[in-house]
Parts: sequence; C-alpha cells; structure tokens
Amino acid sequence: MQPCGCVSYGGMHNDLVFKALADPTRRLMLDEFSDRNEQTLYELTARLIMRHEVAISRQALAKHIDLLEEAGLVRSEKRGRYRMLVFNDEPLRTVVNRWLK
Amino acid sequence: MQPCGCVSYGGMHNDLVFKALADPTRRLMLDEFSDRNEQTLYELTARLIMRHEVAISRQALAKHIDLLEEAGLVRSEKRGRYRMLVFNDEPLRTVVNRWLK
DNA sequence: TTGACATGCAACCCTGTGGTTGCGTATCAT
DNA sequence: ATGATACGCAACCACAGGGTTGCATGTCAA
Repeated sequence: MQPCGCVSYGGMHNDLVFKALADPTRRLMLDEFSDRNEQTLYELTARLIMRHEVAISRQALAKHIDLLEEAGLVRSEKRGRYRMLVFNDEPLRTVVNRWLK
Repeated sequence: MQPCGCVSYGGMHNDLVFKALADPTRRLMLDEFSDRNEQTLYELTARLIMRHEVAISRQALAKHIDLLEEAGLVRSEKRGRYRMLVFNDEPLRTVVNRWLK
C-alpha cells in the first residue's frame, strides 16, 4: 500500500481501520495473521474454514481482504496465480491512542 | 490442521467495543469525552452540535450513548432529570493488544 | 399546581454491507 | 493442448443499524 496522501491523515485513514475492525470475521482473519503473518488467500480461506469452522465462501473472504488492505492492515502481492497476503500491524498501534493520555 | 481452540470470535465483550468504535459519530463523542470526561447527555448533545457542527437529533445521540455504555466505554448515572455520563477508557487499552506482540 | 425541560420509548424509513451465485480470466500441471 | 486451479468481477438478496418523528415520563422552577 502507498501513503494515503489525504489532508487529514488521522481522520480518513482511521475511518478505514475502524471499519475494517468492525466485522467479527475480519477480526478472526487478523487472528490467523497473528499466527502466520504471510500466507496466500487460498491458505487463509482453508484455515478459517478448518480451524475456526467458519462457514463462508471464498468470494466473501476476498471482499474482506479488500477492506483489510484498504485499511492498511494487509498488503497483497500477486505471485503467479496466487495472491500473497502480508499482515501489517502498524495501524493498530496508533488508532486507539487517540483517546488515551 | 487442528482447531485453534481460541474463544470464538474473540469474545462477546470485545465485539461490543469494536461495534461501538465502528461509527464516526460515536468516535466524535469519545473525542468530546477526552476533553471532559464527565458531562450530561444534554451538555454532550449541545457540544457536538455547536463545536463539531454535527447535524443529528437528540434521540440519535441517546442511542449512540446506549451502545457506548454497553461496550463499557461510558457509564451513566441518573441525577435528577439529568443523565450524567462518565468516560471510561479501560476497554480501549486492551482490545487492540489482541494482535500485537 | 403548572409549565418548561431533560430524557425514555417505540415505530418507522432507508442506506450500507455482508453474503451469495454465476461467470470470466489467468496461471500451472500433465 | 487441455483441464484443473486460484482468483477477479458483477449482480443480486437479506438484514443490521443509523436516523427520524411522535409521544410518554419524570423532574425542576415559578
């Protein structure tokens, strides 16, 4: 992902992070990334279904990944026919500090 | 591949916190609480409309407060005809640590 | 008491969005 | 080449949730 370049960095960017964290399935995906911070979309889908018993389609997970990427929590790179996903926890380290002294 | 054994979807309480943080109006309310951590619903409503130019009804803000209270981010106490609101930042200090090492 | 005031409650509306199905595309294996 | 694979895209559906209006309740001041 590239720097957002928006005028109010805190406002717009944080909105996407909070939006990304709002869904329980996406939070579960972040859990999976905490274990393995680099995996393909295919691997992630398999793990969510088998280990976490998530009943969901591949397309739904792909849309979740898009949101996580927009929020900067995941970066993706095309490797052949695979989409390689890399976890990035940086946004999580700052968003909450907004209300903490 | 084995089941992960983690609490499903990160637990009930965290769900409420993330749900509370999902809305930009509620985040703005938390900003206001950062300045004054104790104020009535009436005061809060007036400040949001005047200082932040939020176009919203009192009833809508009351429903937001209900959500913030369910998440433990705000505690309320009835004082006469006023509803006194107190900010509590404790939940914010833990939710994000879930994905940080 | 009477009226202004701060809040609670319930029904509605409408948009956002999570999920699905179906199909198309590009890559790899045989 | 040919099929299987991993993924992208678009349309559609269903429901949660933010916002509103209208009215009821309880408290304080005159």
